Amino acid sequence: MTSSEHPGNAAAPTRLLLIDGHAMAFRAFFALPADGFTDGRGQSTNAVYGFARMLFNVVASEQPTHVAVAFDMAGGTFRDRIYDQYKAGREETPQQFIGQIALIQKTLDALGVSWLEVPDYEADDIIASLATRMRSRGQEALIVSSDRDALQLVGPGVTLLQPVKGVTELRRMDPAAVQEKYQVDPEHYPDLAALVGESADNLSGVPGVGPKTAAKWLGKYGSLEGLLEHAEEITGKAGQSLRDHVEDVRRNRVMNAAVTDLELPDDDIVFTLGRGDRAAVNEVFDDLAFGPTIRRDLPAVFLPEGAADEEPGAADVEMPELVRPRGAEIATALSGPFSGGAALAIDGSWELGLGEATRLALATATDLAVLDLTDLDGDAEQALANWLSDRSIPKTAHDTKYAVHELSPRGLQVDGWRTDLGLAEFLCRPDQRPTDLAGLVMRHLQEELETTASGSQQTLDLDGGGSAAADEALARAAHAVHRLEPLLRADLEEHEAQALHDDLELPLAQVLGQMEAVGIQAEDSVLAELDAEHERQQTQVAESAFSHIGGDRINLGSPKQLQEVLYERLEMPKGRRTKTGYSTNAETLTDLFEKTQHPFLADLLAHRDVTKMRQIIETLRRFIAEDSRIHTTFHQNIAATGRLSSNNPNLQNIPMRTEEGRRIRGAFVVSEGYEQLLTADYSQIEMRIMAHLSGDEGLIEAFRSGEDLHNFVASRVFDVEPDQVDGAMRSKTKAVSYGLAYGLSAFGLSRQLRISQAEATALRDGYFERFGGVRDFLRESVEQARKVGYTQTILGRRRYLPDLTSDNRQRRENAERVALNSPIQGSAADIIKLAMLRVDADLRAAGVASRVLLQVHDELVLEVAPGELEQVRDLVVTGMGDAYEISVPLSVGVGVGRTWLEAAH
DNA sequence: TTGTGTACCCA
DNA sequence: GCTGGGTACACAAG
Repeated sequence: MTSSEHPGNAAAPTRLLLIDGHAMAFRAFFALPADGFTDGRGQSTNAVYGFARMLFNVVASEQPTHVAVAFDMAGGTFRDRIYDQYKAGREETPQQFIGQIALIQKTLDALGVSWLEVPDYEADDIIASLATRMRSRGQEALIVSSDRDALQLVGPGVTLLQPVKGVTELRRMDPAAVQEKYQVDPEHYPDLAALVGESADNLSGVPGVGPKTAAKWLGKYGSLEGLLEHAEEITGKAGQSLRDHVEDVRRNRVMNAAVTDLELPDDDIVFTLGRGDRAAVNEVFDDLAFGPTIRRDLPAVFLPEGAADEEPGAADVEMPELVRPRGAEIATALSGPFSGGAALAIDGSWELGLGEATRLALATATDLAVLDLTDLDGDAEQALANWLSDRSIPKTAHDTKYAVHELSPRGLQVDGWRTDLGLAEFLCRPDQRPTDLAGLVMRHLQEELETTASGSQQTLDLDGGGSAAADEALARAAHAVHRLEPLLRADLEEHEAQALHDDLELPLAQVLGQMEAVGIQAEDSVLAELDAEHERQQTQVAESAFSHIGGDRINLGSPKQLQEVLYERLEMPKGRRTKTGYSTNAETLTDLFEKTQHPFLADLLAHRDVTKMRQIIETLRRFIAEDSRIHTTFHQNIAATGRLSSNNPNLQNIPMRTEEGRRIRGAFVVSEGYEQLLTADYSQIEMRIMAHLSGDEGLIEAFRSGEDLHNFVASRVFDVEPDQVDGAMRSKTKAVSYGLAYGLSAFGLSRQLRISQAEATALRDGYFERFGGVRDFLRESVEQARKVGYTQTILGRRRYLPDLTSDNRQRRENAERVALNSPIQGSAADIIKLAMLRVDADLRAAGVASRVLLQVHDELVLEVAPGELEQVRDLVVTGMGDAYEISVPLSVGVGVGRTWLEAAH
């Protein structure tokens, strides 16, 4: 079979895109500001614009051959006659929305897209009828609708694209996805909806019954009918509630059943794409005052064949024929077409767990194959293992760490990675949110969208059903990766980031993958014990708090209720303002306590602390896996400075500052077969980088002298002997030192130190007087960044800051602070990344069993095997200390212990 | 349900 | 209102 589908080609399989016009227009209206989009004559056009964007995106990425848009008609439907309260209670149509439906229809006319409305019926019924027709013919339908009633239509060949955010981000709902999300098959979704109710339609369900209960019942009795027949058997409150509301449920089920037999025009003639008229489109867009971007993004398929050629860059790229080799064919394919390298895409998703991917797609310029990982015979498996581990065969993926996670548990090791598209994109545009494959395609293959990956979320969230459609989507993803690779390589070159990609980030991704897979052992019993302690405290302190405000049991976690108590009932002086009222944060509460001595405040603060601790403990416990370990995920493409981030759970923010919080670290323990946890951290790495980059002699001397940094700096700033420096002097200069790297302001400093702004200014000026090199460096580096448009780290990692030349003072000053901080924070990130590569390589070379578990920005946590402590300690200290040479020594501290707490130093 | 704001944990 | 992150909760939207 072939997967190169040419829209407009009569021989191509038919794929009908069905759009709920009203629902999507309404969503677009709320997604975009009505005041920001007008035609210049007072008519808002935001819904039209958003709708057009959505349409273009979907057509580009889903490649339908036919399109139809369904609208609701004014004047009500048959449903209103069944239930007079149907859709009652909806707010009036916003003034600025009025008229935009007509404009959308005008736009559709120019695009040659058919739109339909049927008196007495809803758009949903039109869509249901057309989708049913397609399904009965064995053809495909794609539905774009925010109405959940459309879920019942999902089935073989019928997929629902639900808007997740705005109108451009769509979630792909196929039968498996519906089942997973709602725990019922699509066919029975209306049963579930009838039980739960639908507030948007003013259909109330069974009180006390949510989707979970409803799904449980339906699972047990098969269907709503089955359930109602056995309604008497259901025990408990929910059962009684069901019996009390049977009539509502029956009514809901009648109302939410889609009509599937409307008489509608035949698609082949009426819904074909390619009947648009560019001149007409331009005229309509002129009228709407749309800019050039959206015109450029108009997919060529809307226009008659040939018309596209007049547009620049409208290349027509054919996808190679898709094959699904099995058994011996796999060995042949891998030693043949793919022996020179390939792009790779893999199914699966984060929720599924690692190693549960079932298919692997490979693409070259001329070949495309999907392999079933669950159906490999011995020879095929060996051939695949050899191919993947052959480092002379270059491989590309959108997310190599993820691919490794899926393949490695199946015993498939990968070597020979050449490009990681996600990392490459990040190095070129670090301030962009991480781009999924579809996003990359949109950015890089604008005019060649025939080859997009469809519906991929961040981790290629393709359905794992093994259907032909899933294979095709996966194949398209691999093909897109292949097409994108040279574009991203060119991008890397343009941003001078090849070395960062090839020698730093890409190798690091493999190290991080291992760290994630290993995880760190966490002792649930320790956490449970801590939690129980905190629970007692929490209750006690809450009771005490309530007693001080007259016994009113307010929600202590609600800022709104706290404001009412503190500022209205108790009439305490109002402090800092927030967007929504007056602040109740710890700083404000502490101030208030000093002023009023009100015991409620002390209890409240204590309650906050203990509640926070319980939250952290509870989150960690939730993430302990079957192997008693916590496997965080490290991200390389989130923090714009180049730092890593960690989530699910975040192990980079485990409490440290207070004794009580630190106890949580006692739950992270060394695992069996290992002897100790070892922590190694850089001391004051950011200030050392500051010394290096600024070349300030005083600061360099401070580090070379080996004296305590803040003591040394304070003695200079306050002009006293080092042994005369008191605690206040030290903490003040320490705050300035740290503030420097953050883009110090007198205001920020004054708040941090709780001193006047005048005093803060004097302090900063005094500091700069003694460390003029630092002042000059900071000033010059901002100017340099303004000139070239970006900042740079010691390894040449760039961060583009267009706001440095903004007319908006707020934006500009913010960009200036970022410009001060990024080279410093980013260089520190570069250095520890180098250290991680080196430590990992050295551990391997030494043939030891010890391993790196975590990175916390300036710290590494390792697990040390018996008898390896001395060797590993030396190796780590050297690896970190010599990771990169700067003009002052990089000092590394080490601690060892059975737990993370004991390993602190 | 979903996004937003607030608060607070880390380096 | 001094940098970079992540998570949880309350609350208000749709």
